[in-house]
Amino acid sequence: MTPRPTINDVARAAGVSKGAVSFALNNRPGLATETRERILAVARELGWTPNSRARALSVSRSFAVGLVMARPPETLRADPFFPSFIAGLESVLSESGYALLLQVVPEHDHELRSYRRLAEEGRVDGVFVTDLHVDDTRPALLAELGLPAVIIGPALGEPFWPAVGVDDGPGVAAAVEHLVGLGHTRIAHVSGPTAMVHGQSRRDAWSRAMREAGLPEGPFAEADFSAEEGASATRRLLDLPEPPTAIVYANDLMAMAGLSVATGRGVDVPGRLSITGFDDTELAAHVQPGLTTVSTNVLDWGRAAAERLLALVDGRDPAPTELDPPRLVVRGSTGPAPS
Amino acid sequence: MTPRPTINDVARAAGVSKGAVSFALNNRPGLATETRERILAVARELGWTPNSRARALSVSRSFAVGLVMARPPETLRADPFFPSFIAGLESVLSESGYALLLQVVPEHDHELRSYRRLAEEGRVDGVFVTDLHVDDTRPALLAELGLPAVIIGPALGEPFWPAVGVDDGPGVAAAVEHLVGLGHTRIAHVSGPTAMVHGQSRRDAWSRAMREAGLPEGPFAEADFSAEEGASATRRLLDLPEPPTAIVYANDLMAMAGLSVATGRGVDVPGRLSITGFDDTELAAHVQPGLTTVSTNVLDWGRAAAERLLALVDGRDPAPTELDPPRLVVRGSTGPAPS
DNA sequence: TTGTACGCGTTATCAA
DNA sequence: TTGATAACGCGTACAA
Repeated sequence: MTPRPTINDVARAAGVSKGAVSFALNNRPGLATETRERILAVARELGWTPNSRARALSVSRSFAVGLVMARPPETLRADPFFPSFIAGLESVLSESGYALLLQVVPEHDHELRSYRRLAEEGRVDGVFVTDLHVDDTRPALLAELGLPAVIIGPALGEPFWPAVGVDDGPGVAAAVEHLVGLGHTRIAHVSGPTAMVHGQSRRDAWSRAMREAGLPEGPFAEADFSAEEGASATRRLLDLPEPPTAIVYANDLMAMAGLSVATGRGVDVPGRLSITGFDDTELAAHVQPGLTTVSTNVLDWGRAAAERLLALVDGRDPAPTELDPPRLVVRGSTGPAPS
Repeated sequence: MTPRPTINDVARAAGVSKGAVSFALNNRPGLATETRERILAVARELGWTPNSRARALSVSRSFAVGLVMARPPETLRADPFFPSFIAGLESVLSESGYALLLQVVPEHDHELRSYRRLAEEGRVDGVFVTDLHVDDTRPALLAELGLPAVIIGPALGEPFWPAVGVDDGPGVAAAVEHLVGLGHTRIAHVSGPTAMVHGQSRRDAWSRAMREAGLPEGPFAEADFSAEEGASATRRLLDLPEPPTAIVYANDLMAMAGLSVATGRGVDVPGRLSITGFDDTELAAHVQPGLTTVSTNVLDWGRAAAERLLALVDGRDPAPTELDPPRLVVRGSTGPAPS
């Protein structure tokens, strides 16, 4: 609990000025090598570390970036995305001496206020924007606030706004093609909220893939990524006069709930119904039968997003980011169409 | 993108001194009501907001608290705890103008460095400590650093170190009692790592509950909370010459993986094997059969932890926190012992 | 290399 | 009682 030494203490102990110490610590030219080394030695000896508060004030930067998650806690709970994504962000941020500031707010309205406050108080140098809605007002707000931002997810609309994300499309398409290859023709889709970009984009990819396979679109049910709605959507689909022989779900959670609904009704999977998910959550490999799903490298995604934002904040050109395309992982939940 | 007005701008516009403005904004006595109101009106008109960097430097506080999660990304991914917990923390922190600073590190060693750095750079005013190990060195380090800290989880050993957590014991005990009531006598346990406090405490609770029911302890398998190890532990238990008729798992993820292993082998649940989990994850209600599990109010837990830490940071007496005890949720995965 | 102003809000001191 | 003045926190940047 001894007070940490300041740059002034180092200067006094080394018999030089504050300015000289600052130069030495930041490796800037204009100091005799000998002086520089003496200063560094003294600093080390005293155990000096920079005070981020003072630094932040003097350079008008906070060395922190923000992530606001606007979801009700219930849907946040089961989401496999954020923990991995945050781990990816962190791996880059901590290397660069940046901190990640997290906010969780229950709804969109709060989210706008959160961003505004983060910006006005100067708490962060930039932010990540997730769960983009179609017609989302955040990009406009952030532009107005002049806060650097990176959108997480497939960019819709504004092409010049920096977005980092893997395109869901090929993943969903691969699932559909896999099912078509197994002889399925009535392939349904259970989507996330189509008011959200990644809900809509997966739905679009399903439509397109069906069209390209020369098939009619097949039954569709909108849900909200939750197990609850995944289950009820599945019930609706199975109750149809002519039920689908395969269902492509927009995430694993809904797919696993759907799998249980089918099993519970005595509908054999994959004998009478094939099922695919999206995310490749840990449990997907361990349900019975194993869930065929789409795997994305969320950790890399986080890394790329962090690099992009730091580049933006520093006014650097970002290194071009190459993200692995989504990959279909085939397991036991898909099989030949029933004849 | 106009530069935000400073307190000096407000002072100039109101025709008073910087100090007077500060007094007005912080509602401190020593100003004529009329002057105060004039200053506040001007501040509002200019759209002044405090600059958190300057504030932090001048009061030697960062108005941020830290949470370091030391887990490999894979196990973080499926954890239902953190998202809810963080939502709970945030609900309190944001009210008080505190920010949550998040770090994710791959292992314990990094974690110590993280805490040291957060403290030395003055980035945070306090921290939460999670995933406590038995013989954890972090409490000592944090005490040495003089950084206020709240331990998340049942307090082991040091009784005076502030810890906030629901006691797992009664939840696990309730599960065992429920099974005993159904006539089970060979009740196994699949634990988390017993090197971790919440792995050990759930295991202890199981032992104790068996003893109190007058039963021998039953087979035990240590795992790591992951689906993978939950599945393999289950296989080991089912392969025993005299397999258990019920298994109490330390979390839902392992329980659901175990459920699938049993189903896959044609072992009827709950006909021949009863299964219980811990966490009441969203999917637990939607697997087939529904998982009997223990529910804890993680959101409240987060709230309580945040209140405790803020009290500690401010030197206030914390409001006594009353957390809901864990609650057993009975679903279809438990039934009468086979005769 | 040194000295010093600067960033911006807080707080102690002191004069009216 | 009211309010001005100045010192403070600490690292950075620029003129001398």
